[in-house]
Amino acid sequence: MTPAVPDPAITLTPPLCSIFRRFLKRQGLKFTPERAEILEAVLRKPGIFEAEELLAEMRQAGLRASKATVYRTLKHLLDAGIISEVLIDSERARYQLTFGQTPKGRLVCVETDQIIEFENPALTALRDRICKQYGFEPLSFQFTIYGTSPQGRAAVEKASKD
Amino acid sequence: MTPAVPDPAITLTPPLCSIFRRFLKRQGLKFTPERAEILEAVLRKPGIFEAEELLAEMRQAGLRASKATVYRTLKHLLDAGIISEVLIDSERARYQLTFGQTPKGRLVCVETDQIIEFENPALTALRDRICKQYGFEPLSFQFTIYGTSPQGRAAVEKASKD
DNA sequence: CTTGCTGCAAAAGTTTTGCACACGT
DNA sequence: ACGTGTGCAAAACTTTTGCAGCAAG
Repeated sequence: MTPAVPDPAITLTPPLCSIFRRFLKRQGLKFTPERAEILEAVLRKPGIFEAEELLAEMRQAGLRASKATVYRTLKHLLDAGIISEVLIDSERARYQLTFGQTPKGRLVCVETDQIIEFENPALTALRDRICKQYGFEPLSFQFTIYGTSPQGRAAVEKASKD
Repeated sequence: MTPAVPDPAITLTPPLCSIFRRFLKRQGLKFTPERAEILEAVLRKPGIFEAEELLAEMRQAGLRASKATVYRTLKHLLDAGIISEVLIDSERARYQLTFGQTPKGRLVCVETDQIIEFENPALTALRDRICKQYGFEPLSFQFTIYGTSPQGRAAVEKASKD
């Protein structure tokens, strides 16, 4: 049977919408329909996304927020700590919903462009150890390994048989 | 007295100029005066640098390589494994001489923009452990912690006394 | 002579900005 | 009315590309 006790992880973390509202109020900014739409669009994205991609999907969904508003709102969401930049290469900006998530490391296959995300306690432990050593107060981190996946190596091998 | 035996680390690692020459030849490309100039300019940079910055310094030194050639050559140096991209944010591309260097992690102070680089054996150990777990063959990695340094926190505190 | 290289200027792509008008309090 | 937000188009920036002439094997 379903327990009547709500999941504490849900009750203790107010929905992101409230988080964003509160952040905006604190900054003297307004929670407008456009900003709500953009946050919803972000919440619908499962993983890593780009600004233009988000905009395109919103357009397809019939949402009317302009490009400028999307870019401006992504900055606010970043400031609010709801999303984070994902630095894979310097081609363009990428983002990801990270509020309340366990920080993740990434493996990027340079052959297939596949991105694997992983959680590993040793990662945050190492971060904390290094921060302590330098008197740093950590806010976020990026750990990305570039290399070849088994599939990537297989693809290369196959291609070299030409 | 000075031993007659040369340092193996030096004899075994040919100068970067030869490395680059060899790389170019292997690719059917030429080692031109422009490419040599650009490599020299890179070798003169102690740390992290940007393409336009490199170009500006070359111009000041009276070197005539064009913007297009600088950008094109940076790509070759990247392919040759002589320099690496440094991903700090998505504002622009940054590079760093990394050939033969121990891989480094970075601490970025979000208040002062100071960048501290550190070496830590646990970092590569963790990388190897994770790669093994996923069957990845590692080529490079980025480990960057964002937070506040003691100086950054002091600066914030001082600024809030207004 | 064929292949690659350079410089220039133009193009492309992403992100930001100026401005006029609109909205909520 | 005031301060903030929005859309649009233009601007700003970084990076790439097309092309004509040049250099080297």
